[in-house]
Amino acid sequence: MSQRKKSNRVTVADVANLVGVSTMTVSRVVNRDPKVRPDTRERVEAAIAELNYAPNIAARSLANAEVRRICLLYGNPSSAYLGELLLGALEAASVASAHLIVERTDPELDPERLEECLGRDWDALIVPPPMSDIAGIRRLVAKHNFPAAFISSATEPGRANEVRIDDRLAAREMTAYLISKGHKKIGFIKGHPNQTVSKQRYLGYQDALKEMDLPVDKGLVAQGLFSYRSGEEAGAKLLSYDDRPTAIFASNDDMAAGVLAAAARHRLSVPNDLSVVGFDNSPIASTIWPKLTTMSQPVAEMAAKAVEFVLKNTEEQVAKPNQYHTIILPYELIQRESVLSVAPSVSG
Amino acid sequence: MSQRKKSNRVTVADVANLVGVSTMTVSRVVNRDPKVRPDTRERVEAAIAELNYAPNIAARSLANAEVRRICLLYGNPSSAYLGELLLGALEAASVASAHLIVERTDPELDPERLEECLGRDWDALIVPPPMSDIAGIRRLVAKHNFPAAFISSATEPGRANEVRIDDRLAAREMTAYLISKGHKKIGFIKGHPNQTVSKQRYLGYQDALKEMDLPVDKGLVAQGLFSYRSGEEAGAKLLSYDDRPTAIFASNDDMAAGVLAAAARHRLSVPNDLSVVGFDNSPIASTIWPKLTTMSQPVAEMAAKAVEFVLKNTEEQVAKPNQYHTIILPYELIQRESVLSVAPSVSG
DNA sequence: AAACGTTATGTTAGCGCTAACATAAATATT
DNA sequence: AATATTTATGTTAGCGCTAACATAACGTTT
Repeated sequence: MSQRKKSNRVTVADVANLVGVSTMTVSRVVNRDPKVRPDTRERVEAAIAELNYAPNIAARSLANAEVRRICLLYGNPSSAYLGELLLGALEAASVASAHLIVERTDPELDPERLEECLGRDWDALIVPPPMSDIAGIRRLVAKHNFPAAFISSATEPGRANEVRIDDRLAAREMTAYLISKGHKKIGFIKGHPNQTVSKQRYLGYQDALKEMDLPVDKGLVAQGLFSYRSGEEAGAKLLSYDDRPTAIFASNDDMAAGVLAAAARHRLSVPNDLSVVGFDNSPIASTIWPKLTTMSQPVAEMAAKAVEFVLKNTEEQVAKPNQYHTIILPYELIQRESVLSVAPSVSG
Repeated sequence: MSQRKKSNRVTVADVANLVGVSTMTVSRVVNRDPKVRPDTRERVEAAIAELNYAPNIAARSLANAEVRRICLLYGNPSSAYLGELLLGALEAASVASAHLIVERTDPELDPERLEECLGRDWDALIVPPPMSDIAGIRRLVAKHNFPAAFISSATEPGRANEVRIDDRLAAREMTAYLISKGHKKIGFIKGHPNQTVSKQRYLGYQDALKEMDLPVDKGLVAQGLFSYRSGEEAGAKLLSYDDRPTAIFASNDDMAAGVLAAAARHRLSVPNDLSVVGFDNSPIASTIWPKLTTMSQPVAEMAAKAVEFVLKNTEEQVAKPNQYHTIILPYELIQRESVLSVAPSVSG
C-alpha cells in the first residue's frame, strides 16, 4: 500500500514505539529539552542506542524553518589556509545543520553576479582574507545590510563584523620573545602593503622595541609582499646590512621560509648564526627545516566563530543595521627550531 | 491564524500562483522534467526570476527521501591537500544536496568508534591518503560492505572503489620529460615505503629509463619519507655521489623543496647547475623559489568524483558486494622554473 | 466523428521532524 | 482535601517539496 519512496532509516516513530511514548518525547530527548523526566529520558536514550537512531537533518531543518545557507567566499584556491578555514566552517555549519556553500571569486570580482546571490542563494556571507580586505565586497555587504563576517581584517574597525586575532599584540609578543632570548638587533620584514594586518604587525614590532628601549633602526626593516620570493630578497637585503641582525621576524611564514634560503646563501646556519621567526603557523612552517617558530592563528576556530556568529545574528543584523561586532580570538606562540638565544658573552 | 514559524522565503506555491499553474508544474520546470510545454516553461522561468525563487534544499531532500551523509575521513589536519579535497567534495555534495561530514582520525584509529558511525551517522565514506592506505579502515569497510571510495591508493587493486591518477604512468612521463631535456643522470628520491604510490612512482621512473635504454644506477636512487627533511637528506646524499645527477626527481614536492635546500648547501644553483622536479603540485611547489616543475593531480576533482561515485552507487554496492570500480583521472605536467636543458656540449 | 494513444498538467498525500497548543500527572499551596 | 501551580507528556498540523496516481488536453488513426 505504501506508494512513496521510503528511506529505510530509523525514525523518531520507531524509537517512540519501542519505548511506548510519543514521538514528541523522543524529539525532546534528542534536543535536550529539560522538561523530560530522567527515567523517561534514559529509556528513550537506551532505545536510541539500541535502534541506532540518528535524526534526519533535512526533516529537522524543514520543521524548524531554519535552512541557512552560508557562503564562504574564497580567493586563492590553493592557499593552505583554505583547508583549516573549511574545516572550521564545516564543523560549525554541521552542528547548526546549516548549509555551507563555497564560492570562488577573484579579487576583481563581478559585483553583479555576487549581488544576485545575496538573499537568494545565500543567507549569510563569510569572507576570509585576502577577500576580506577588498573594498568592493565590503561595499556590497554594507549596501544590502547583508549578514556577513569578515575574517582577519580590520579595514574599517567597527564598520563590519570581524573575527580576528589582535595582530598588533601578537607581533609585539613575538618581538618581545626574541628580545627575551637576548636579541637586540631584530630585523623585520613587512607584509603586503594592501593588507591591513601588515600594518598591525609592524606596529606591534615597533611597540615591543620601544617598550624595551631598543632603537627602531630603519636599516633593519625591509618591505615584503607575503611571498617566499619577497622574503628571500628582503632577507638578503637585511643580511647584507652592515650591522646585520641576529634575528629576523618575517610577517608571515612564506617569507620566513624565504629568509631561510637567503641565510643559506649567506652561509649562515639557522638557528645558530641567525634566528628566524614567521607568523601564521602555515603548513610550510612545519614542513621546512629547521621548523619555524611562529605565531599560530586559530584559523579553523575563526571560521567556526564566524559561522556561529552569522547564524545567531542574522535577524538582529537585519533589525539593527550599523551595529557591528568584533570577535577577538587568542593567538599562540609556537616554539620550534628556528630560534636560539644569543650567548650573552658574544656581542658586537 | 498562522501558528508556525515560517521562513519568509519564496516557495513553489508563490511561483505557481503568479503563473497560474500548479506547484507540480513549477517543480517540474525546476527539475528539468521534459514533459512541460515550452511556453509554460518560459512563463514559469520568468516568474522564478522575477520572484528570485530558489528551492529549499531541506524540503527537497525530505521529499526525495535522499539525505545522504558522506563522511570524509582525513588524517593530517594541516595538510595543504585538505583544502582542495574539501573544495571538491563540498562542491559535489552540494550539487547532489548531500551532506558532507568531515571527521578527523589518527592513523592509529579507534575502529570501534568508527564502526559505530557506519550507517548511523554516515551513509558513505570517502578516504583520502594517508588514511586510504591504512589496512584497518579497509578491513572495516570490507567487513560491513560499506559504500566507500578510496582516493590515491592502490593497496589492493580491485578490492575496493578507488579514485586516483595512474601514478606509474605519470612518473614515467615526468622522467621522460627530464630525459627529453637532455638529462641522462637522473636521481630519484623514493616516497614513504608504506604508501602504495611510492612504489608506483618508482616503477614509473624505472620504466622511462628502460624505455630510453638508460642504466638504472642504484647510486642515483635514495629513500625518502615524503618529508622536507628527508628530501634534504636524500638530496645531499645524491649530490655527494661521485657521478652526481644533473637532475633529481623527488616523489613529492615537499622532498623536492628539501632538495633545493640541499643544492644551495652544495653551492649548486637550481636550475642552472641542477634540475629538480617534484610531484603533487602542492602549495609549496609554487611558494618556494625557484617554483617547482611538478606533476599535478586533480585533487579537487578526485574528491568530487569520489563523492559522486558513492552517491550513485550506494544501492548497487549493497546489492552486489565484491564488485568494485576504479576511476582513473588525468594528470598534468606543470612546467615551472626548476628545470633547464642540459647543454648538449657540456658533458661529464 | 468516435475511439484510441500520447502528452501536459493537476490532485493528493506524505517524507521526518518539531512548534504550538492541549491535556494529564505530579507537586505545592491554602 | 480541594485547589492552584508547576511539570511532563500527548495531539495536531504543517514546514516546502515531489512521487505516484488521476485527469484533462491534444493529436492520430480508422
